[in-house]
Amino acid sequence: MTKTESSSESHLSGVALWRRIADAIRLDIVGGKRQPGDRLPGETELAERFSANRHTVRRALAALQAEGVIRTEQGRGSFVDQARRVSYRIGKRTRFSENLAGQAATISRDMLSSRLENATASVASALGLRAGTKVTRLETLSSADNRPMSRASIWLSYATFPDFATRFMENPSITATLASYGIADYARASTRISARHADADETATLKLAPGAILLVSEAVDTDLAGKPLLYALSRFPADLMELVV
Amino acid sequence: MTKTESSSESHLSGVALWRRIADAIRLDIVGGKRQPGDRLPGETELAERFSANRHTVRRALAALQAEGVIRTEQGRGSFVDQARRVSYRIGKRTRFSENLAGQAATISRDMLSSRLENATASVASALGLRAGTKVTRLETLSSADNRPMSRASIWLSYATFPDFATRFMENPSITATLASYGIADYARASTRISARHADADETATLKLAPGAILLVSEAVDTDLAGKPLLYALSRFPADLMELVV
DNA sequence: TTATGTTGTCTATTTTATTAGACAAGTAGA
DNA sequence: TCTACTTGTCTAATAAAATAGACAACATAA
Repeated sequence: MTKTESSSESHLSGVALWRRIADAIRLDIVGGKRQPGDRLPGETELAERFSANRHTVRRALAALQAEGVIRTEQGRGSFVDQARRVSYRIGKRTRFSENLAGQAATISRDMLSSRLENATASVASALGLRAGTKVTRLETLSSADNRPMSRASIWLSYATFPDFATRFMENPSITATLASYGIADYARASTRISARHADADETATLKLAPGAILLVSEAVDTDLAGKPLLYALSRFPADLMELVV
Repeated sequence: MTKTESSSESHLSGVALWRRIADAIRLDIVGGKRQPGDRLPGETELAERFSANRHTVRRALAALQAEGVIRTEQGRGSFVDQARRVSYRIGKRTRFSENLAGQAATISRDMLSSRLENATASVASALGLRAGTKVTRLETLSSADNRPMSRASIWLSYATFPDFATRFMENPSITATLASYGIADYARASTRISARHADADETATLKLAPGAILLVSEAVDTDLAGKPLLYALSRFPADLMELVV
């Protein structure tokens, strides 16, 4: 409900009007301006506010309902279902499960797949290896209260951590698996944060609406001596999470 | 060039196919996969790769050319113009001008406007004030090499910093203006990072293509004793910048 | 010059997005 | 029950996105 844009400029945007309306309403909800249980303005009023037809507003509301952000009841109105964004803390010691403790009842991390591959230039430079070195690549999906919250790709040197994937599969925790190699502690060396639209695969695994925005974090964790242990590329739905430094 | 999406699902997305194609190509460029000067594949090949019509690809390329990301020459092809993203470092000591030094030749910060207003709940809690307290609000635009890179809204307690706006206008540097009040040094207490689409105003002042994605940083700077000095809400074009923690 | 591959431009058609209006069906309070 | 307001559903018309095909204009190398 933050912006009102005339439909005459829609052809410049490449983003459908109903989606811009849905984005604006969702922004107020995940930003905390509207609390769960609150009733949204009526469809006619929203149509006026966005200078759009009521049918266009209805399409936006239908999309938000499909996302689980609101719930619409005939004769009564639309009501906010989803709470505001949860925070993911980034610091020297960044641990996924510790991080969301207190903000969700159940937290889980699943391994989607793993494979052995040759390090690309970016992976090699992050891990301090030569390009082409054998590395283990893990694909994981993390959830809070059964809602997918993070899709990560993780690379580790195969020579340093042989068999990492099978150990991780038994107990899908990075901290625990590293401990099994004698790494008692590790620290976050650097984090690069960017944002972009989700692709088809990410839309599916994270159960997002097409066109959703992701926060992308590229991080390197090192041992206490500063030697790179792993390189992680994590994608967070921007509507569900914010990163706190 | 990362994803290939069938056009049959476009009606679910709310984002036009030509814009999804433009986003994919731009992502490869700002991500460093394509260097300035590189030639893109021909329109016919791109059309095949994205399962789209050549006219649709042409519209995507036209949009990228209007953004200044590529340049198209008849009979020759399309060539990458823009370099990869620049990095904005976030840490205990975060200073805009120091941060981009070395990545751009000229760096400037302009004040767009200032006004006195009553603190909203979120501003008040960030600055440790009571809601409704008088605060100065600055709207600034920062550029590197004459390219707008950051649009920020900054709030400070009016009682603590009377006249801040006029002092800032004379020398538009936060560090320098705080120094004029006897604040020799200050530190970043917290930063919250999220992402969303740009609204109409941001699209205009940051000279972005409609529908562009912004990285949003909400930060509180404090004096060395930990007392909040200012609250800043900065928006960075996600295609031009990445945040490094 | 010629052959080939590239981008530029035109017309036409189909599909989707958006608008417009009318009325049914549900809710809540007087 | 009655009234006023809400969401749900239908038909229809217009605007924009996307596809399809043909050919012109330009660049490059043989």
